[in-house]
Amino acid sequence: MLSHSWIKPLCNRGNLLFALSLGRRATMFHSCSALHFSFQEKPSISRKRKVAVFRELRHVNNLNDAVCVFHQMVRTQPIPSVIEFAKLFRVMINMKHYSAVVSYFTEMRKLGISFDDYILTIVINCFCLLDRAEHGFSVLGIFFKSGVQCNVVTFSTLTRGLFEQNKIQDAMWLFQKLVTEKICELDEVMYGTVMNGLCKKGHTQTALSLLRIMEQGDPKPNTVVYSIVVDALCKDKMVGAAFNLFNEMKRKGITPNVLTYSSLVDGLCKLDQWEKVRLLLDEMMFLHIFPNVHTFSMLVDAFCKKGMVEDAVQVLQLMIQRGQRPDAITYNAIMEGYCLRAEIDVARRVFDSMVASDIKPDIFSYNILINGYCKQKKLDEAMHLYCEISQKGLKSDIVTYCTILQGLFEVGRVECAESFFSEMQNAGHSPDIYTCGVMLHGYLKNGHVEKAMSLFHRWDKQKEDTNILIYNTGNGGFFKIQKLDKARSIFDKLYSIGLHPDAITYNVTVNGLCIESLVDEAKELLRKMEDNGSFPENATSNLIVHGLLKSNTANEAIALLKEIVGRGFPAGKATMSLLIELLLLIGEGPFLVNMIPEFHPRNEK
DNA sequence: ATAGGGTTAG
Repeated sequence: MLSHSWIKPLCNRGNLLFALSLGRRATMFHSCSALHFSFQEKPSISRKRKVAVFRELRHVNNLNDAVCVFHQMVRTQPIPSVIEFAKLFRVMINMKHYSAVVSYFTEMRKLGISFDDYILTIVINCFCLLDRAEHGFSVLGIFFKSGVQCNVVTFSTLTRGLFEQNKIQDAMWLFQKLVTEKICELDEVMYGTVMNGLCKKGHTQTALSLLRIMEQGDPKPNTVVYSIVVDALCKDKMVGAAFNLFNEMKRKGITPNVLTYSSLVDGLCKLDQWEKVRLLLDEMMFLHIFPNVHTFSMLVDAFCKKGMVEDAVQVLQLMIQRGQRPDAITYNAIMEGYCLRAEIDVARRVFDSMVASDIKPDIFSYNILINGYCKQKKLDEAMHLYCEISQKGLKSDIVTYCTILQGLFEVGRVECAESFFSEMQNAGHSPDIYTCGVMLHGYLKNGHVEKAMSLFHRWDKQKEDTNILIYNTGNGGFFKIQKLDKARSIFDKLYSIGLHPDAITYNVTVNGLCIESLVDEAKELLRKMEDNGSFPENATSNLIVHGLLKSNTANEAIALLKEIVGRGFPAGKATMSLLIELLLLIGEGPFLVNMIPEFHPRNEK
């Protein structure tokens, strides 16, 4: 029996419990009666008919066509098999008409058309794709009531939906139920779904524990399962651990594939370990596992982000030589690379060359270019591109709006930004954490402190979607209007809402306090920081030193600097030159000599 | 069931 003590037990899971209690009854039912499989009776259809329906499906291009086919099917006698309905639903899912699938399934049931586990799973998948995994449980109810046996795919679908809606505990609870109550045989896909969900929601270690559990039991982890964890470790920047697991799977004879290698390549690139990247690429090619468009795009992106666009272009040429066709994502990376170097015109030419080589720019392409123009304060160009989006049949997304909003605030066009903010909401995008951050900062930067603060309070009331950045910005605002108590209370509140102050929090607060000449309180904060295990950055120390200098306590400033440097904290150039200046000023030459080893480059940040 | 891209703070 597997041990799952790491899964937190749940309480108050109303509909889950309901469905699962039905589940127990249904399982018993199955074991004693096969009669309930009468639903499975397949109407006999001539080969000719089958072909006719299938052919029409190939020409279904919109919802209307699909609806016509559905009505045609239900009017046909004998009624086509459930497999034909499932095919139609698949087509509808590909067109993203998820709710239509749900309504037509309801229609089918009303008409008394039989259904099977396969089509019920399709319906569950539609609920999940609609972000309504909880409705998936009512479909489970249909299974149990009708006596159709669920299968493991049903449950992996449901589990995936729960993870995607961030209902991690529910997903784990369901998984645990499946394991302990043996509702169905779990396969690698089910384990893979759970592990992927855990990894994507930041629980890599839990996924790793599950991998270890799998190794003890059955089924054994396969390439996919290992690759999921390898990828997550890479994303967590634990590339060493990822390589250990990678070597372990190789030792056990589980062959890594191009995905496993690509994850590792990406992890190494992001940590600048280029020599290891080269070795790994050699290794995979030696094993005839060839880099594909994903692998190459990762390399292109990594070079671009480091400002090495020329190298990225070489990779691009290499991939074309090797017969891997770059796609929009590859070109977008190159465009971003040029934008980061403020070469927006070159980026624009890449965009045009993309169109010329028949690769359709997507919304990312537009967002990257728009951001490039905004950063150059070329708002007219940015707006022009924004208008082009809908002309090209694409849809602006929240990132598009957020980017332009920031651009407008940056050039001081506050009213434009406000009306654009409304435009965004009219287009059906509710502000997210990014837009909130941009609006807050934009208002503050342009002196609309009251507006910023009211926005902050409104956001602060809903606590689901928040982060430290919002509080840092809000904090800066409170200092700006000298609401020190508010600022202090924010600082104390952070932990209670599960946020941790970061370097910027301390800087904003220290800076605010020093401006108010509350240098002692700032120093106190520095101690608090240490207690919390965070080290002050150069900027933080500099702020306090400046604060002390402002309050004419040069000696105290020096004492503090001595302490900072003496304890091995990295003191940056600015701090050090300040210190040297001061020491010379008050004739502390000998101390300066002692300081020299500390002024070693290793202490630079 | 697994891999690549864009937006926020000092």
